[in-house]
Amino acid sequence: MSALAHEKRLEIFRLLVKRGPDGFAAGVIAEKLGLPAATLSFHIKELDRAGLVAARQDGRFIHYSANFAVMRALIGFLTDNCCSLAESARATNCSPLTQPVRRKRA
Amino acid sequence: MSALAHEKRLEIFRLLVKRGPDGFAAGVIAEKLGLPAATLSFHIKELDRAGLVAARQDGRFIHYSANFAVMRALIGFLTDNCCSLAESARATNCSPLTQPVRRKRA
DNA sequence: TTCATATTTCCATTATCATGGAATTATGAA
DNA sequence: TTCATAATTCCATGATAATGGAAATATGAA
Repeated sequence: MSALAHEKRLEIFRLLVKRGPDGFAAGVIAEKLGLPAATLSFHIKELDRAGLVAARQDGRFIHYSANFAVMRALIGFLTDNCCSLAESARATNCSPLTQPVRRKRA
Repeated sequence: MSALAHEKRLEIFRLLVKRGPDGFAAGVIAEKLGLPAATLSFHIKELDRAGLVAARQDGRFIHYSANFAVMRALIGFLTDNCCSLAESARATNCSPLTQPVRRKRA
């Protein structure tokens, strides 16, 4: 949850989401965002610990890509906490995004 | 985005979501979560800055309640960043929670 | 091997956040 | 007013996170 709290990490993650499954090599991310290699490595490790990105070795390069499943789980968690738990909030302006969301649908 | 990163703040927010529109007085929240008044005040101010809670004065009490609109905006933001932006991710396991979500539906 | 490059780890420094007692402010009651 | 209480602000202290150069590690190329 806190992995996306840092602005740089959010930038990294958004970049990878836009990129799709191929991902970017660490150095490319660092260059695109103007980060020193060590700093990028630090942040991407945080994202990795949170399971938000996946690493794939490709020769000397390590490609990082966004993990959509974990992202959806996070969204589901927030959705649950916004709507499903709020018994007394049913009558308020807390309408679900679309349908009521069950926890961790397959 | 980072306001919910802190565990105590997430607890506070969840408590308020479950409570609904009436909210709880600051002291009640502090007591329920076992937090000193100053600490609670610090965290709830963060939530307030993020727009995640609303404050309503009631005599000497200040009632805090969850702001569902901002919560939904946050979920919408995450949903957009998971699915809508990812052109190349369409073919991956990134399926929207239900229907494609348009930004900030009324 | 040797070299070049990609990435990470190390680590000292800095910055930011969190904590909570005490003082302060704000409000209603007596 | 005066008092009691709710809540915030102040502030010193401690904890955690971020930064990035330099060194170490890893991998493929020559």
